Amino acid sequence: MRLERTFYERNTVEVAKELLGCYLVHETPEGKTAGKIVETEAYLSDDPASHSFRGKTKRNASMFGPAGKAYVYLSYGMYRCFNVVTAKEHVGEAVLIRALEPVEGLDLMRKRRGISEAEKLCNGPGKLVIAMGMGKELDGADLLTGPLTIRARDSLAESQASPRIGITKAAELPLRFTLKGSRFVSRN
DNA sequence: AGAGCGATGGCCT
DNA sequence: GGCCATCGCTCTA
Repeated sequence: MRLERTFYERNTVEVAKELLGCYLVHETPEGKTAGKIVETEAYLSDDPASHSFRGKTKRNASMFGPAGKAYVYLSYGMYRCFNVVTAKEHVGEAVLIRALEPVEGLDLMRKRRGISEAEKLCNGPGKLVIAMGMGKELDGADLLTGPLTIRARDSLAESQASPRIGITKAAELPLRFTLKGSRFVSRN
């Protein structure tokens, strides 16, 4: 089952925790890939580390749109990162998807990534975007109706909170969530 | 295992 | 001009 709008349209930290164990699925002409979400980070509207902190711009416009859409941005000039937009429209909050456990389409992921080891296919936000074949055209895409979607988890997942990675502002806040014990997270 | 660093482009001051 | 919500290579141990 696809997650519904009401799932995303809630408190962003809750959504970040509950996305653990859910499945990110992308259907492309090349084939289908899917992975279990094992690592997320919450970015809030009053959060100096969030792209939305200084208000709406051309780049971050999707963050202010309706919940359940994608926010895809260019990072360090060469990688893209994928976020799920949360909270009410006009509130700039989102959840960064940082790592997946590959579940389906492993060979297609290997081809796209140029490596074979399953643990390294999707263990970082830039990596999983490449493995899943996601491009900038997905910025603003609706996860309820498009080729990119998230399916509900089949069982409750035990999460663990820790500080977010690769940021300098508000770096101490425990807004990173990992699936406890997973070998597919970006780091421990 | 861990530190250092270059690639590369959009956005902000 | 400087700063990044990154990655993978290289060097040192």
